[in-house]
Amino acid sequence: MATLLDVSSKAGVSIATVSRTINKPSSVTPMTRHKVQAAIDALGYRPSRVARRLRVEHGSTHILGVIIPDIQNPFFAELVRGIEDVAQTNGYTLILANVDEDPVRQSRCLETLRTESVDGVIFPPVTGENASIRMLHEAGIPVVCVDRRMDTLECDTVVTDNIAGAKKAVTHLIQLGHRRIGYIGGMPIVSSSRERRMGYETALQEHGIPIDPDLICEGTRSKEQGRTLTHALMDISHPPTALLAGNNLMTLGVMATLRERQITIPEQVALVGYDDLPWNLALALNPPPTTVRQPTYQIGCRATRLLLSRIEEPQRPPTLVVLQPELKIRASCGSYITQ
Amino acid sequence: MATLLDVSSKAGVSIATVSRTINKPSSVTPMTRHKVQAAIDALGYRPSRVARRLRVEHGSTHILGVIIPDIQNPFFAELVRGIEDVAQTNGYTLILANVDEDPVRQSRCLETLRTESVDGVIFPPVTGENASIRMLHEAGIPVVCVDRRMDTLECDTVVTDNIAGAKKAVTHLIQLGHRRIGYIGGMPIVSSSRERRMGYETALQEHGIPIDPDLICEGTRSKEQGRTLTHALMDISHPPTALLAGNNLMTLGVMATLRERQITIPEQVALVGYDDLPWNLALALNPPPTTVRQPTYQIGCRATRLLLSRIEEPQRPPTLVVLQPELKIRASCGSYITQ
DNA sequence: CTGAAAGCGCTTACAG
DNA sequence: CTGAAAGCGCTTACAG
Repeated sequence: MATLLDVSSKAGVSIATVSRTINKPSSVTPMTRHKVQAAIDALGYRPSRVARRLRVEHGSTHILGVIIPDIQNPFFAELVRGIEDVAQTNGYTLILANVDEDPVRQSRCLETLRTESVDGVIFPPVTGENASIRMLHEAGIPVVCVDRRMDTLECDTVVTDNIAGAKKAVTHLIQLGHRRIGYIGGMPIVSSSRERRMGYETALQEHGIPIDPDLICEGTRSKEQGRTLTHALMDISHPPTALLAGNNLMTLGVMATLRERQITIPEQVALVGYDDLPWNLALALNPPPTTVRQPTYQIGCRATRLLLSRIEEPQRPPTLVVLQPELKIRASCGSYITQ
Repeated sequence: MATLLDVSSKAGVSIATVSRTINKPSSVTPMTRHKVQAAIDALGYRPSRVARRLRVEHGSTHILGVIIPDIQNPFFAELVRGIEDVAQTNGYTLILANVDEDPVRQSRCLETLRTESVDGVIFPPVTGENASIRMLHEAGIPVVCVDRRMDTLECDTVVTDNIAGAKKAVTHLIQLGHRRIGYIGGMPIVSSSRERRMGYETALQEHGIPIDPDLICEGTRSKEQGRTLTHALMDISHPPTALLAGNNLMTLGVMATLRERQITIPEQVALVGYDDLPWNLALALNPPPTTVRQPTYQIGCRATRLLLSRIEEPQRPPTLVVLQPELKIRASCGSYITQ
């Protein structure tokens, strides 16, 4: 690899001049600029980002860190795509790590990001309190929370309105005549799950339907849990006629279980799933499920722009961005009857 | 952020001793070790990876670069998961970039990886020749090709046996009695597409079925192309009774188009799709498609291990790993008749 | 076993 | 406009 010294000796100038030619061409004679540029081209020289970033105390690394549970979850894949597109456009590079909701792995990865001196970190927080996050904060590395909020640390956050999303879903079911609506969702320690349940309950209350604890099931977000909880819910003495599944994985578990039990959707049980599937894949499912679609790609974009703006202006007060989800009505609830 | 100097002054030793305590504890008195460790703990000190990597000519950055077309494609998501899992286990961090098959973006990203001095790069090559790749090679940065091969540069490569995969699919269709089998695949500039077409043709030949150019359609890998080519194929005077779709996106396009045209699967047209869907999502489709499943996660794992071993031993001759795909028989071809 | 010093490849005041 | 020099935070021969 050619180095600054190689270029400078080839061009017959000092390394400082080469550096200036690259970083502030206007500060250099056209003549010099030309000589240096020729040497750079001849050698295929590119400044080492590694060396460059060591230089200044607050030298930018132009690297952003992203920590997610699992890139194989289409929700996070879409999120990451949004993040990376904005990052790449702005000359930033992405470090990605999967941590499977494991606090130990998460801490380890956040620690790595700190020692990498990344310019910022984007991630969906698991718990309310987190030592590693605090550490990043103290190291002056800005953090943007996506999808979920922290309840302690004040930082930029981009979420969708989960309460509104779940409310829309449940209201839709109520308007179709359902009164016994089950909720199968993720753990309440995650803010998004907590809020979706809240939206579920609010919708019921607003329509004067009592909340029946028997109809509320929560578990770790997985297809398997979706199955288990569906079985549990359909086995009670007075089972629900409609279900809200709290996320994409659980929705698939619910659908698979209902199919196994030969319970037809929407005739015997109506279903709304939280989170849409990519590629319009929902349209190919049997039946195409009505879902609450989050603007996931946009969450990624907004979060990244927020992060970049904070890198520019570290003292700006924390911003909360709340995007609106959309109810995609398909075939899993039967036909839609307007109120 | 605490620095080596902070620790050394707090512990009352030189920075060299602190460095040794961290990197080679046995070279230091237990007494010293203890003092230094106490200072490290008190300050929450972690060595800067940025500074560390600048030190040695061939200093490891412990970063791997991964460049893919699109993380939203479940195939690449699974691949990346395999890569990241092995990387993380071995203390490596991942830089990820999406380039959408765009040679310009790809070159730009590879260039960035070079200036980041990553320890190695994993990616599915698009074209046969690539200047940026050569550059990485010359910069001593090892490259592992996944999913597709380069025809010029000799480097470690992990692929699946695409010829065998397509052969299995087409043989399956032939055994079910089909003679007019259409092929809808990706561009032949991509080695995997080329090989799948080759497998398709080989299977026909081995069964004495003439190859009909009218039944072969190729286009850029997308759902939209899948649609267009399906229409084209079903509009010819003597349309196929079975189809092989060359990848997951095109398979979805084919299914959607057949559904639109009210052509039933498998009764009117049998279908095998290349690439499986994650989460057993295929089982939820209508109908569940028979697919050629690649061990995608394993491709990622093997590629990463290959890369790590090459970092250890740069002179080792290039290795080609060929994994075997598997035909997952589901409902889109009708019942399976053994020969 | 420990410390002083050089050096990794850059950038940026500071002189001239 | 240009160059000499300091310094970013480490690691590692080289002495002692």
